[in-house]
Order: sequence, then structure tokens, then C-alpha cells
Amino acid sequence: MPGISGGKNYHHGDLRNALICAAVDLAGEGGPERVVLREAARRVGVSPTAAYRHFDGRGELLRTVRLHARARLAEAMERAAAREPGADDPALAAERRLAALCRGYVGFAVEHPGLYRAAFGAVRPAPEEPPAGAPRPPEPEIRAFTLLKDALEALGRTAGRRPAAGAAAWSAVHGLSLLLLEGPLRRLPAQRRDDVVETTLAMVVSGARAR
Amino acid sequence: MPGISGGKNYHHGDLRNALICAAVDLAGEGGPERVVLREAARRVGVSPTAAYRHFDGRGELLRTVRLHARARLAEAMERAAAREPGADDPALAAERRLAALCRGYVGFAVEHPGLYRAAFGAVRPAPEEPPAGAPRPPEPEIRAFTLLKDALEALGRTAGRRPAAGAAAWSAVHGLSLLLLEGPLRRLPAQRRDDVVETTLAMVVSGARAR
DNA sequence: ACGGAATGTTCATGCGGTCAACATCGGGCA
DNA sequence: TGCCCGATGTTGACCGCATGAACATTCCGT
Repeated sequence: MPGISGGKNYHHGDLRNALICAAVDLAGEGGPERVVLREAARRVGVSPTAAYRHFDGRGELLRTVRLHARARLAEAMERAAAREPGADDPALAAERRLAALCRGYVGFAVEHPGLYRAAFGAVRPAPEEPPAGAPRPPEPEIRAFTLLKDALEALGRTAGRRPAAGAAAWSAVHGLSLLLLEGPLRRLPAQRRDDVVETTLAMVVSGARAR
Repeated sequence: MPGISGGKNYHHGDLRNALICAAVDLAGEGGPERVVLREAARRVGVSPTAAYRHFDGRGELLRTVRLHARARLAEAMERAAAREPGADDPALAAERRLAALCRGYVGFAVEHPGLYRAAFGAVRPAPEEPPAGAPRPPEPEIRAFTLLKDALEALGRTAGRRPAAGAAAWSAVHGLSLLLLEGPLRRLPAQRRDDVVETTLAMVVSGARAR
């Protein structure tokens, strides 16, 4: 329901959406730490505290941005997979799809560093554990993960399988993305970067094949 | 040279070290964002601005902490590897060492989340690229990475090899660590967590074997 | 038409980073 | 020996940010 984009009636009308858009822009520009309530309000032309009528505070705004970012990531992955040509051999097709998804994942991260970081970076300080007993709101599905997992399962149908394989694959692409983005693999020339990406993909695929 | 620990003569004497210790403590407690200049100064019993006599500002303090954290991580990895029993078969020994290093890596991350995050998390905003042409100070070696790379090379001597294999392995453990720490794999019960870790390790090793 | 809920605004607090001006203190040099 | 400077701290001040409280406005349903 919270239409992410549509916002026309700015300045007065659907501030919530306007703020979200501004915040997403900010995240795109400088990652989660750049998502500053006051700045978002400023961009929308409204007083800082107005945001509190729509969000609990910066934290919730950030969480909303994160949802968007995750959705965009998943879209990028699916687009990448869709572009991939099929194959007669289902096993091969599965491998290709997995690889394509991973490339889409890393590609998105590299192209939209800020959004990617916003998608998964921790939003400190938020480890406030409710007294234990309070039913935690179920973490919403993370499509990027689901996509990977499903691709692996498809692969597993023809090869070995392993329950945590999805997490392993995810770890690889996630880690790779972060190392490339803000980690020590930052300033890697594009050429070598692709090399690293492909090697990592090979690792993921081989890990999926190996039972 | 900046002796990290030794500091006795607080309050006056080697403020720099005292501040570093306090900052490292802070990072350990709440990660990089918890490293707050004023708080470090407070803990050392000195005025906030005193820190500026020893650091350029919060950024440099944080960078210093990061170095420490990385060193500690490397130590943890080596300890883990040292505990690993050898093997007659050099290939097997190499595999075991690699796995042990990885376990040490993830173990450190899980045991010291704050420090781990401080070790690798981005220190925004810092993408100030010097006009292009200015010789960038060579990134100091990152031992954790070197350890992994060397272990893989040792493995490669008996199996296939691949240049970017180190980065791939690193990606896996790094990503895994972050997913476990602050990512969606946070609240995973310890049991399943180990499962994920082992599966990821299997992926890394199989990736190293696969030529 | 009216009253209250929704939505903004203004003010005020407190925290953190950082700068400039001032205070100290310990040496080293004249 | 004694004075002056530089290293090291301290005070005070400024600015941005997150948030909360109290006040103003709008707009809608009864």
C-alpha cells in the first residue's frame, strides 16, 4: 500500500511518501548514514518534526528505505536472470540462473552502493531485545535470499543438496559486494573486479554441485 | 610503535594511548558508531577537545581502532589454525588449515561483533578521492586476508589454483560474518548457525579444490 | 456549523564534532 | 640560570541532528 513512487501531491498531501522518496534518494547518494531526517524534511520543504507524524523517528524511516532497497535489489536480480538464455539441460539452466542471479546481485551492489548498504547494513543501535517472550514480528521475506535459495534448490534437484546452501551462497555474494563496495576490494580496477566476481561465482556453483 | 595496550600513566602522559584503549573498548561494546570522541575523552577523564592534540578527529581515531581490530582478528585466526592438528597428507593439512582459519574468522566476528564491524565496516563519509594523481598511501596489509590467501595457495599447490581465489574465500567468510552479526541471519540459533558456517566452509574448500 | 483527529509548526533539550582562544608546564637555548 | 616557546589541555562557542512538548491549522464526519 505505501505506494513508493507515485507521489505527486507533495508539500501537502502525502508527506509520508515524499519523505520516503527523499530518504531513498539520500540513501542512494550516501548510504544509510546519509539518511538524515532533517535533510529529508528539508528536501520536501517541511519542518523537521513533521516527519514524526508519519514515522517513529529516523529508525523507522531508515527501515522503510531498507525495504525499498531490498525490493530494488531483487528486481535487479530477476532482470539479470531473465536476460540469461535458457538451456536444454535443466542442470545447466539451473547453474546459469544461479550465476545470473549472483551477477545481478553484485551488479546492483556495485551500481548502487548506497542503496545496497542501506538494504543490509545494520541500523545501529537497535539490538533492543524485547524482554524475551514478546512475539517478535516475523522478519519479512527477503526476496534476494529467496531467489538464491530457490535457484540452488533447482540445482539441487539434479545434484546434491544441503539445507544451509542458500545461506552459504548468500554469504559469498554479500561479502563480495561489501568488500567491493566499502571494503579493501574497493579501488579494484573493473577488470580485476570481474575476475573476482567470476571466481566467487565459480566457488558458489562448485559448492552447490559438491554435495 | 603505538603501543596499543601498555598504558598506565593516564590522565597525563600518554593520552593518545589511553584514548585508543577507550575507543577500542567502545568499539567492542557497540561497534564503530559507538566510538564517540567525547565519550572516549570522558572515560579517560579529559576534556573532549584534548583528543584533537593526538588525532585529526573522530575519523582518525576510528581508523586507529580499525587497525587494532584487524590485528586482533588475525591473531584469533592464527590461534584457531594453531590448535588444528596437522596431517600427513599435505593436501589434507592445507584444507584443514584453511577451514580452521575460516572458523577462526567467523568465530571472532561472532564473539566480538563490535570489533569485527569496526575492523571492516565503512567509515563514512570518506570517499574523498584526492584529485586523481596524488599517490594514495598504500593500504596497509590486512593480515586476515593474507592468511586466507596463503592457505589457499598452499592448497593450490596440490590442487587447482586461481588468482582471485583469496578474494572469493574472503568474500564468503566476510559475508557470512556480517549476515550472522547484523544481517538477516542474526537470531539464528547457535546450532543452525554452525550448520551454516560448515556449509559455507565446505563451499570455500570445494571452490578451492575445483580448479 | 462544530468539534476533534490528523497533520504541521515553533520552541527547547541534549548530544556529538569541531574550532578558536586561553592556560600550563616542561624543557632547551641564550 | 632564567626566559620563551611549543606541546598539551581546558573553556567557551557554533553548528547539525534526533526528539519531545505545546501550539496552530485543516478538514472531515456527525
